[in-house]
Amino acid sequence: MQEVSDQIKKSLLKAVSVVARIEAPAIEKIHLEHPTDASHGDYSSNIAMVLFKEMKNNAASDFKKPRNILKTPHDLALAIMSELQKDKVISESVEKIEAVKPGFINFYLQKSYFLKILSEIMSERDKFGSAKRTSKRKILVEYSSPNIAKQFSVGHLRSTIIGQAIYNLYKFIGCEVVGDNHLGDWGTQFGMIIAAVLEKGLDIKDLTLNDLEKLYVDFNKKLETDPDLRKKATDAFVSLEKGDIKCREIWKAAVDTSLAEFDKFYKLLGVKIDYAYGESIYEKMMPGIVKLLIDERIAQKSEGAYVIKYNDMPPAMLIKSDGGTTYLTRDLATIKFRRESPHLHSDIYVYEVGAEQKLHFRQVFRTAEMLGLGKESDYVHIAHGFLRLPEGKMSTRKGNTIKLRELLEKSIIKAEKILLDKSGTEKDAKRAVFSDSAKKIGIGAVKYNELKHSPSTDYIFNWEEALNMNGDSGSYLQYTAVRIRNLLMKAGAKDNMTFNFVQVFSELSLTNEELDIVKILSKFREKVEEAAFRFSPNLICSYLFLLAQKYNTFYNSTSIVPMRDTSYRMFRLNLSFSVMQVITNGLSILGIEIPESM
RNA sequence: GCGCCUGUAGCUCAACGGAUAGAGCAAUUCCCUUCUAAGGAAUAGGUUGUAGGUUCGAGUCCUAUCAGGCGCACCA
Repeated sequence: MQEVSDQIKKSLLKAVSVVARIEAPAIEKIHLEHPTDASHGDYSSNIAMVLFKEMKNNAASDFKKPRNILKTPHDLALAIMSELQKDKVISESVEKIEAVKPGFINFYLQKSYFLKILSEIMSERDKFGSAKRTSKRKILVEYSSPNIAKQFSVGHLRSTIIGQAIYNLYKFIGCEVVGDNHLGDWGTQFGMIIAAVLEKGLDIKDLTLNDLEKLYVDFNKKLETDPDLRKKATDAFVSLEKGDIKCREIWKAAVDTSLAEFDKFYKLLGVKIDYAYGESIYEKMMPGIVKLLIDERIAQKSEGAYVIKYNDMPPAMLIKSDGGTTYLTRDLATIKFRRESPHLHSDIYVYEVGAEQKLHFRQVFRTAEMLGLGKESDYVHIAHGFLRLPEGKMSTRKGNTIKLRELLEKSIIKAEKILLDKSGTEKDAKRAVFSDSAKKIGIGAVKYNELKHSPSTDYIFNWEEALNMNGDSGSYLQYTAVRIRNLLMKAGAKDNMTFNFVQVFSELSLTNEELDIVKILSKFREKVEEAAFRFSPNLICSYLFLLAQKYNTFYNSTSIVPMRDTSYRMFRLNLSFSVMQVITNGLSILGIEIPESM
C-alpha cells in the first residue's frame, strides 16, 4: 500500500513542476487521502486547490501557462492530470485518473493491485499488518498504576486496557516496548491507613483489600467533622518515611494484600506489565533530585516551600513547607531512574494517565528538559478522559464507584447465559470450552467497550453500554471470526486452516461487495500505523467493525461452501480467511481473544 | 478570576480543513427448510450549543458568547 501512495506522490510532484513553477516543492506538501466516498476513487489529492491559492497570492509568473487558460483550481487540476497521464510508472498501478469539480484529482487503482493483498495475508498470517520498515525506537509505556489499598474500579480499567493496547500496538509494528506499572504505594493516604489501624488496634494481616478501602473511606468521612485527624495522618506518614518499623510493617502488609488482589484482575484481563516500580522505591532518590533542582536554580524557595516557576504555566510545588515531597518530585525521580536504567531507558516515554493530570505532566516534562533529561517532546501524556456515572463523578472516598469485579462478573454471566440460550444444554455448560468461551466473550465485551472510545474524551458509564454484546461490540467481531472459522472447516480446511490459495484471481469478475472487502483489507497496515502514531486504539476498533460489517453483509447474501465454480469458490474462501485473519490480528492488538465457539 | 478540555440524531459515540456529517443502541417493518439470527435488509431521526469571521470549501481554524467538566501551592 505504502509503495503505491509514495509513487503517486512522486508522480504528482513531477507533474506539478511541469505545469507550475515551484521552488523545491516538498513531498510532504502533497496530501493523498482515501476519499470517504468510494466513488471518488481510491486516492485523492487536493494539491491543485492548494497550489492555486498559493500562486494566486504570488506573482502570475508562477504559471507556465497563461493565466487565461488556468482560471480555476479545476483547470489546474486538469492540466496536472494530463501530465500524469503521460507518466508510465503510474499507469502500472493506476487504472484511471480524473480531475473533478472544485479541483480534486482522483486516482483509481487497478483491481489486480488489491488482489495481491490476499496472498500477502496468506503468507504473513499473524504478522500481517506489522510495519515493513521496522522502527528501532524503544518506547516505555506507564499504565494501569492503581493505588494500593483501594479496590480496582472501572476508572483504573481505562488506563489498564488502553495502556496494554498501546503496548501491544507498538510491539506489533516492531518497536521494542517496555511496560511499567507505576503503583501508587506512597503518600499521605498511607498515613490515614496506618493511623486508623493503630488507633483501632487492628491486626493488619487479617485485613482484606475491602477492609483497607473501608478504613480509608471512613477516615475521610471522619475528617470532615474532626480536622485534627489530618495531623495524625501526616504524622503517621512522616513516621513511615523515617522508617518506623511498626508503620513500615503495616504499609508492607497493605501493599502485599493489594498486589495479590490486583494480580487476579491482571490475570483475568490477560494483562501483563513488565515491571511494577511503585512510587515508594523512588523515596531514596528524592534528596538527590531535589538537590539537583536547587543547585541548578530551577527550584526556588517560596513561602517555606520549594517551587518551580514557568513563564507559561502556574508554578509547581516540589517540596512542601513541612519538608514533604510531592508527586512532582516522585515523577522527576522516576524519569531520572528510567533514563539511567538500561532496561527502562527509551526514546519515547508514554504515560497513560487521566486528563486531570494534564497540567502536572506538562510541568514534569518541562522540568525534565530543564534538567537535561531529554527533550519535552520525548514524553507523551495520553490523557484519557473522565469516566463519569450518569449521576456524577465517581469517588472512592464517597464510595460510589463501580467495582471492576462486579463489572467483569456481570459480563461473563451475561455471556454464559447467551451461550446457554443458543444451543447449549446444562451438560454443555459444565464443559471447559464453554466457560472458557464465556470468559473470553465477557472480558472481550468489556475491553472493547472501553477501547472503542477515543481515549481523550470523557464518557459516561452505563451498564447497558458496558455489557453490550450486539452491534459495535467485541462480541460482534469475535462472532464474525468464529463464524468464518466454521465456514472454512465445513469447506474442508484442516485445523491449521491450510488451503491451497496460490491461485491468481484477477481473471474473476468480482462483485462490488467483494472488491470493497478486499480494499478494506488492504488498508489494515496503514490503519495500524495511524493508530500507533495517534495513540488511538479506537481507530483499530472502528476499522475492524467496518470490515466485519461489510463481510457480514456479503456473508448473508451469498453462499460459499456449495459453490461449483472452483476458482470462484476458492476466491471466496480466501477472502473469508483473510477477513478472519485480519480480525484476529486486530483483536490481538486490543488484547481480545477469540473464543472456541459462540 | 486565570488556564485546559468538551458541546454533533432521543441515548452513547465517529468524522488528517475536503466532496451528500456517519455508526451502534433505542423505535417501526421485514429475513432462519440455505455455510451460526451475538447476524442481515429497510424506514425514521440533524440549522454540528449560539452569533460573527477567515477561504475555492468549516463540525473541524479565529473572535465573542452560553452550558458542562477538569486543573490552578502544601492530596496523589
